[in-house]
Amino acid sequence: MLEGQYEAKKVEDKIYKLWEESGFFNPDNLPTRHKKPFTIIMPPTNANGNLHAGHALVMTIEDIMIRYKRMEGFKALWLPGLDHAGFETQVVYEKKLEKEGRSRFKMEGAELYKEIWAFTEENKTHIRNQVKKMGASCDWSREKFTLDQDVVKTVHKTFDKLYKDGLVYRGKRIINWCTKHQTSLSDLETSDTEQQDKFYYLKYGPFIIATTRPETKFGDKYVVMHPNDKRYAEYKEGQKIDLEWINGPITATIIKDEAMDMEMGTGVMTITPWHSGVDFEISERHNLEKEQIIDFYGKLLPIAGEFAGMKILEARPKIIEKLQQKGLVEKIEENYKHTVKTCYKCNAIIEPQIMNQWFVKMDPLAKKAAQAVRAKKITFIPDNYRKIFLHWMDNTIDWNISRQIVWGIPIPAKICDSCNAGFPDLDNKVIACPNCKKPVRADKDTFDTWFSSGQWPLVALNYPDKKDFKTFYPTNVMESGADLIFKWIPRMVIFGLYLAKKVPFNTVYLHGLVLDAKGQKMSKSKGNVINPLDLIEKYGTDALRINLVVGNTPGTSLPLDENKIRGYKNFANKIWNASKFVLMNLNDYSPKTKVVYNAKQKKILKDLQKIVKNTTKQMDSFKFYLASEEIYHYFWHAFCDKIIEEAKPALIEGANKKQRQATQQMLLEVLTTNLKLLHPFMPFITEEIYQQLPVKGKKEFLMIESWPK
RNA sequence: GGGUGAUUAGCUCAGUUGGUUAGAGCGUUGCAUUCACAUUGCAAAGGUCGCUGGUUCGAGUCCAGCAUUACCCACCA
Repeated sequence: MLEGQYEAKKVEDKIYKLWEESGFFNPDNLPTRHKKPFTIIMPPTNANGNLHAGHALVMTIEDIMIRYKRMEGFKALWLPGLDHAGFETQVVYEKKLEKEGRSRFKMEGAELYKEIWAFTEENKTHIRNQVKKMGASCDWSREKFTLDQDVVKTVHKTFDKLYKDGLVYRGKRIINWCTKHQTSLSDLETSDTEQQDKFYYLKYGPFIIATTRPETKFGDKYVVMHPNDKRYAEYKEGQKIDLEWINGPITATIIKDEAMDMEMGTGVMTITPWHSGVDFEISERHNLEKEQIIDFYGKLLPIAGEFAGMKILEARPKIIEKLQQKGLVEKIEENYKHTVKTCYKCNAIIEPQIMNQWFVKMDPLAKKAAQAVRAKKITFIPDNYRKIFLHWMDNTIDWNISRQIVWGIPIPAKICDSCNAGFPDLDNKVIACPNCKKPVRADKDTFDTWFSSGQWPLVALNYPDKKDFKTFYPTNVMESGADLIFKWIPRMVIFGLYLAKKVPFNTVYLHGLVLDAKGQKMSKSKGNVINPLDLIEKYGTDALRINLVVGNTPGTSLPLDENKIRGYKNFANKIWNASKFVLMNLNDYSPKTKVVYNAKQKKILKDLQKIVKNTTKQMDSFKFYLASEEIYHYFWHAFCDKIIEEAKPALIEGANKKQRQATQQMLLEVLTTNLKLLHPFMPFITEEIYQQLPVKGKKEFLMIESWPK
């Protein structure tokens, strides 16, 4: 019997354990009616911390889809996983080391790797428990980690295949270098920060050039202007000009390039190809010499003469002082506003550097991804993300996949320092460079984490092994945060098409951010982070889950309001009490009794059919926000407020027996159907109640009941 | 500079192909209560649907422009 108020804590862990023991999370164990596969691969959770509110939303939405499809009779697989999350995790661990007064730069790579491995193992245990707390009905027997041996093996093979197909190359290109973390970063791993600096106008021979970074100017021997700039028409491409510069006389060469903006500054600039993206491109176009001025720790190299060895910011005023003494400073503009690229993790200013790195040639791969999307092989929810995807795929730049960190999948390659060649060597056999015959060394770098997570749907299903892959690939839905529309989603499409020749999923469902009650982004620095486990503790998982769904349209961010969650806790209690009432009146009920419904009862059941039909339609079109709201409303304001209230007279002592039986049957029918409809959203309470109902043809679990028709 | 959204009740948001008096949750106010539930019930207040114009018999919904706002991308000598 149900008693008192609903107490989530007494129910949730117990029910989850029962489900887990049933084995039904594993589609192979589902009853025979479950034939057609339905698959969601869980986005791999970063194994470097705890679940946050965003994860709670992921778990809720995906579990709703899976439970719904499972009840509909699909062979439902929801495959959980964890990501080593390369740089992200290493940064988290480095912060931990810093707190302990240690540094990764004083550690052996292997030692650091071992420590981070232990760290992620510990996190994995916590994360699993937290995912279970959310009620996630995922198949733990298939859990994957992006550093599992078979994953590493597949990722290595992909690298090799890309190389052989000419889609991976080792290039000496300009990259984003973080001087703190000592690694290169992709463009997506940098952010823009606005800051105010002094803007120096310097006399460069007959020209005035403006710069915020005089410390890069030591090697500047090319002066660039627009070919159509009339002010400088007298100067010809390739013309040499002798002039006095920071550390003595130099010879500058005139370059004309259309990348110049005539409106900006004086319309003339000198270039530093080693430390600026734009300058690098100009120098590539004109085949100019490039020289490194700043080392990887942000210190000036010997080319800086007396300033060599100084840190940039220390050297800057001293350089200006010297230039002033030489009369080469025209003017200094204070408080010049501009933006600089910074490391998205430590906010250190990115120092562009030219380095030998591995790159993926994106254009041919992206074209195929765009083609598949244009051919409607993938549906985006909400639809406008399709445009964003295509825009991204139509404007790609080559992807730097090497990182100078230990935490990640090692790049299985050999490097020749003599001729700068690099080539895959999966079996670790090559000892001499095939180009110049000189000895080679093993590449110490690791892959960008997106290189492996980009292959996630494949490796999660043990590709190229056929068993699961054949049954569950392509998967049905990829559900993910909207911010991953260009970081992750395209890479999965690209690798899916490249390796398996099929898109990895047919639908992409994107959810927005979970914000605090005031609509602010949650962040540790603001101190407004809400821990989902605290909410579960206070209100129960079911209340949290339905709160995350009702009224939350895909792609839109959602403020997390505790008042609202409290409302859904009340709803859980309402479900509990209504069920308690129905059960209280079923003591003389038998499912075998034949009953005849009166007109009113027939109408109630007919109305219920409408609700079922509508809800199903909304579930099928991924409108969980509407489906949940409709059931909520029906349960509370139709079932409780009207149907139960109006049924009371027929249940009291001394009422007509036939009428009582028909009323019992009707109430039970409506209640059971409601529990089924509610189950994907509020799995715990509905399962607990279902277990106690005298339902005709009852299944072992509500979880595997049939979705009402 | 480019892109994508948003703008509807005090707050957070729905409103499906244009069709009577525009909805929900939370909040607010009043009343009720030995009844499954006070974690309740009943009732109420509250919106010229950002602005301007257009299409239409009819516009919150479609089109154009504007304003405000959020996020994303690029550039910044």
